[in-house]
Amino acid sequence: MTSAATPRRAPRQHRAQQTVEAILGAVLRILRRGHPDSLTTNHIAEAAGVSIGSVYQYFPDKRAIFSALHQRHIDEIDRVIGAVLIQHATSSLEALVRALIEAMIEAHAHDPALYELLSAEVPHRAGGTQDFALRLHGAFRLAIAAHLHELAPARNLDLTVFVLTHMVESLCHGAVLRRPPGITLSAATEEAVHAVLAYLRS
Amino acid sequence: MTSAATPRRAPRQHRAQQTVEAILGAVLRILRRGHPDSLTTNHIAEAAGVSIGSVYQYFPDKRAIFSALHQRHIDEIDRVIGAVLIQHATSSLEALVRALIEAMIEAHAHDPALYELLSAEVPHRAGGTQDFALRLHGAFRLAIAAHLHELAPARNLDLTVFVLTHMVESLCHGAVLRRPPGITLSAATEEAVHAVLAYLRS
Amino acid sequence: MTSAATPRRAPRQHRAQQTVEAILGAVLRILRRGHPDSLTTNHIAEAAGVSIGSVYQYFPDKRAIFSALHQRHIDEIDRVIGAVLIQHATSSLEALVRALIEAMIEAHAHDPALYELLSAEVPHRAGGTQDFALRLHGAFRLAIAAHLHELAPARNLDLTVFVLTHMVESLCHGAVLRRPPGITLSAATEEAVHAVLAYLRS
Amino acid sequence: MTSAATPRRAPRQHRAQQTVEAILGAVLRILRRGHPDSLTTNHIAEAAGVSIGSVYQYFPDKRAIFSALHQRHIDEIDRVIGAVLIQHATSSLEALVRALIEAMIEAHAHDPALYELLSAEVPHRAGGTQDFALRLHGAFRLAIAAHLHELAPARNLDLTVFVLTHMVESLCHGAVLRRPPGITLSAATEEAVHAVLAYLRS
DNA sequence: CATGAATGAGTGTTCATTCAT
DNA sequence: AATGAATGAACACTCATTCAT
Repeated sequence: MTSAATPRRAPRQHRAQQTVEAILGAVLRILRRGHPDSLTTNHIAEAAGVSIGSVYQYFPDKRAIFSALHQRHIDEIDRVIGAVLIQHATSSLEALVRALIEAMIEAHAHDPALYELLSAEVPHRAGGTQDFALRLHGAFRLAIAAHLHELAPARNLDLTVFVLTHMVESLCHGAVLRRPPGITLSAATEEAVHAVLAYLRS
Repeated sequence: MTSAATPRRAPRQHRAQQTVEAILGAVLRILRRGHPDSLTTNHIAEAAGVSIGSVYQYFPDKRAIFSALHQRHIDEIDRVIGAVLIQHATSSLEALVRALIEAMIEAHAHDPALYELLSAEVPHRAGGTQDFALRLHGAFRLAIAAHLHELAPARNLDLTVFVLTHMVESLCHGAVLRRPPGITLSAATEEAVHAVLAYLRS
Repeated sequence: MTSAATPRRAPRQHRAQQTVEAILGAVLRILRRGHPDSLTTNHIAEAAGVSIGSVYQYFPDKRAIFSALHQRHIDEIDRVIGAVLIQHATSSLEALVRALIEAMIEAHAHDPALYELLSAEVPHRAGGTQDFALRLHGAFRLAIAAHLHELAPARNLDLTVFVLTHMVESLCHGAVLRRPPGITLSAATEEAVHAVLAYLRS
Repeated sequence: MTSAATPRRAPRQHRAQQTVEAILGAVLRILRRGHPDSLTTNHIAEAAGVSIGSVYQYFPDKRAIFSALHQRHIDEIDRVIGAVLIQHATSSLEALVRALIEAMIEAHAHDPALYELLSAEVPHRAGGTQDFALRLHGAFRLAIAAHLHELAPARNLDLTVFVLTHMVESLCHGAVLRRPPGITLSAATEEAVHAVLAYLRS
């Protein structure tokens, strides 16, 4: 079922790993150039300097390529959030929230349009990759658990994480991709921190 | 200019208007059935009980069909928000925010998946339809202007509207489309209202 | 069989005649503008300021429109040649040949590209219109019959007319349409006269 | 520049060359059968025993197929004329002219209707293939240069070649394609030679 | 393992033609 | 007679995928 998301053959040798990298790199390059219409398997292979046959050696079908990229993105976010949680284990709630949001924004600043295009190309039907917001759920739950005493009592934790997740994701994406002229990135960041804290403390 | 989004030929007669309706209705029906792969022009025509030629009599190409639906969606949101603003001209900030969020959620509950699929099908390149979030900007600016005295002073209005817009859009979409099991729609709604008010009053 | 070439309904009334004129005129206008790809029946109707239904009132199908134009062209050539023959009934062979060639060239100079495009659009399959060269046959036969005494004796008349026809047609078309830079129209005309006379007198 | 006329991808391997041959051969076969309406890309592929995808592997679009055939035709004529010129370097003018015309006629006798249909299908807009008559220009200029002393003095060479080109092309085509009943091919050939010589010697 | 020629189902779109109004 | 909305067979072309080499 989830075979569509896993490589047909584990790239054990170094050359094989290089090929997979070349393919994923080619997709990123094409997306960055803003030519999403040339995201055909044959063009990806060409841009990767690899034959179309080799692409199918490592990916069972086209979607698997995007799934792999999607998974990488999620893994990176996971890693980033994990690092922040560890680093701010004893910080104040405010410092933690600020660090989280800044980390998220930085993670998306690399390839601004990548995630948007990926989520269009990797529909929710894709079994292998979970929805991004859901993925954040666990991490955020952990994050606020350590600061429960700073939150209003009698909160529904699931509900809080639900709202939190959506706020962070939306505000970080918005800050990077849809920031109106006249608003600096740091101002947007600060306001996002402000909004999240206001909610948590309310 | 926006030719891709405007009908090739204005439907003047009643029969023509019926045909356009049938086509747009067919797209909605197919999306609701969850068969986005059968969104081919020929299948749309068939589902509309109309010949493929008639589709191209009113839409210059496939994307124009989705653009028209997108525009309708935006227009409806505009209308809904406008109605709320008028109806709550003298209400409290809380009543206004609650009404806005409830209206937005209800507007999206009709065709839950429609808007998500539309935004995938109608890329940002489409000149005719503006970004949804941007569209909300003006309405929200108006909405909070009437309650400035309830807000913390010395606020940057643009920044506030930026955050507000993303919060409302994200939370409403999330409440309708990504609500985890165990959270009711009304609970999510209430929490969204809560979060927005907490931010505005902070 | 030849129904394709004859109007479905004889245009008896004045308005009908006007409609037919408008249609044929529209085709010429489109061809002159060099947009042969927009020679669709619907576009022709639009350019003629007439509904597509009216086009089919007077022409059984698309080809019939071009056939009518072709026929007009042939009729004009016939008329022109006839006039020359009468006018030069007693002239010298040289004067006759020069007049013929000049008349042919002038007849084609009106709409240089028209005839070429017509012969592409009205394939030889079209039953209603005879091949152009064949049509000249009779006229030319008549023309040289009056000057047989100036020709070398024992000529095969059919053979002579065959060569003559092709020479005149080809040289006149070439003079108008394919004349290389550096050759004036009058020089080409004169040389064509020269070549034809050389052949006839040989 | 001439991309429309050049294969999308150079056929390097033997199998590829075979495919190209099969496609061009299929077009000839369909034309010979007199079914120009079945000259659809899909039918060509089928007649070539090749998939439609393979057609587009070697030709960027439909016109390119005809352009390739046109170019082949032109190349063959070039080759034939070149051979005649070499073979008759020291012959008399009459022998040269006769050889040229016979060669041209024989070259067109292979596929009588081919060239006519090609020139209809390959419009003059096609950048890759030059006008046929123009192509003959150089060859003919060379041909008569060697016999200038047999020609009347003070001739304009360009003018002569212009007339010559049109005479030869028109008479050869006419002899093959439009010869009236009652005139044999050899008679038409002889008369063409006669006419050309009469012109050149005049 | 890698290659890339070959596949062919399926797509968006056109346009000559019809016919209810 | 005139209209123009509707028709739908047919077309050129794409691209994910396979497999012989």
